[in-house]
Amino acid sequence: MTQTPIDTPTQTPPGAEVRWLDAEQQAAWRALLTGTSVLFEALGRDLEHGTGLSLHEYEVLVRLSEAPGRVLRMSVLAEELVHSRSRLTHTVSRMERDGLVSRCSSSQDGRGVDCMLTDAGMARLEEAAPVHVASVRRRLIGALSREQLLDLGVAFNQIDDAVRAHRS
Amino acid sequence: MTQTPIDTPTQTPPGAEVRWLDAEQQAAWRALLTGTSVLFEALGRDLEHGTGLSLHEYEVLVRLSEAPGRVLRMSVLAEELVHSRSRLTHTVSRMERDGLVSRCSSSQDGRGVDCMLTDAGMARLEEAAPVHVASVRRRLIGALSREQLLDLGVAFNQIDDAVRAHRS
DNA sequence: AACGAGTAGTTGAACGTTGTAGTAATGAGG
DNA sequence: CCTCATTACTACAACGTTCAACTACTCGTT
Repeated sequence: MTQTPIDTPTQTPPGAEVRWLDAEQQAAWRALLTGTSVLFEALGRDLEHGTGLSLHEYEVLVRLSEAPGRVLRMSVLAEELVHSRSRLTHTVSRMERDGLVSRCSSSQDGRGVDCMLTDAGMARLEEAAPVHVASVRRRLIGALSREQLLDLGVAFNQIDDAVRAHRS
Repeated sequence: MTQTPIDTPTQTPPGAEVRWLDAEQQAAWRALLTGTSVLFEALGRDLEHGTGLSLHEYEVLVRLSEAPGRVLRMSVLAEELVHSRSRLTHTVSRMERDGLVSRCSSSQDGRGVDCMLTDAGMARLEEAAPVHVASVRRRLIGALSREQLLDLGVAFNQIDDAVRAHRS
């Protein structure tokens, strides 16, 4: 059923022949690709249906709730969430319109903007958290042994480090 | 720095107290969340810059190239890629406009539509594959031991199964 | 053979994201 | 103290995705 799609690799820059993935590597990579899609789709749907928040909005609330004074610079927030600045601006604008966060220009650095969690935002987070935690337990944690979960954490930290190192 | 954001969980439906995640589970889940964002962002950018294809478009090409006759029903393709039907329709419409695939209504079932990889699409895939494989090697495979990678594949297959089982 | 229920795919509008510019504030060098 | 480079964020437009109809076909009943 699965025939090799490509057996004559085209040339890459100078003389660098590409080593293809073997069957096991292929399968693992494919499982990661599909598994993450299925997982995040399910988590997003659970949260959306249960609380009206998207995963991204929820993450914004979480990060702010953990910050001292419940305040973070927009750029720091963008960095933590791995979002573009532009994307974060839009997301935060919507959340500000809904009263979950508020913005004011930073006192330290006139260029910066501070984003603060409002009481309403905190209340919304407290309401959403049990729904989300239950969802994560059911979809992710329940599917793995404790060791598998922790190994998975280690692996993704390594991946994260590798990717960031490769473009500094 | 990281204070507990929520210590008084609100009530969930009937008497079901939520068990919170312990610190290790939290850390693992957070690593997964951030790691996948960083990884897919990097893979997407590598591919986009190197070939002008998005990861999604690339996956469409791959699945078609592996199918017998390089043809798949739209619904099968949507299922494999974990995309909504509507999303796939839009994506395929753009790809058809660019000459990478073609569509014709299925001879078996008048409701169905077959999507076929064109020669141009196959050529485009052969051109993109080495770029993508190199990227996956660099970002993902190079960051892990072989065993870690295979374990990761196993874990995501379990997650996939669990999620799908929970909504059949 | 005609109905209704169900399935397959498309459409269009609303929404969210990305990329490209643009504005504003800081800070180093002349 | 003025410029130029840098950093921080926002605005706008192009693009992609989602959601809710809508069309078209199939299949099991009656």
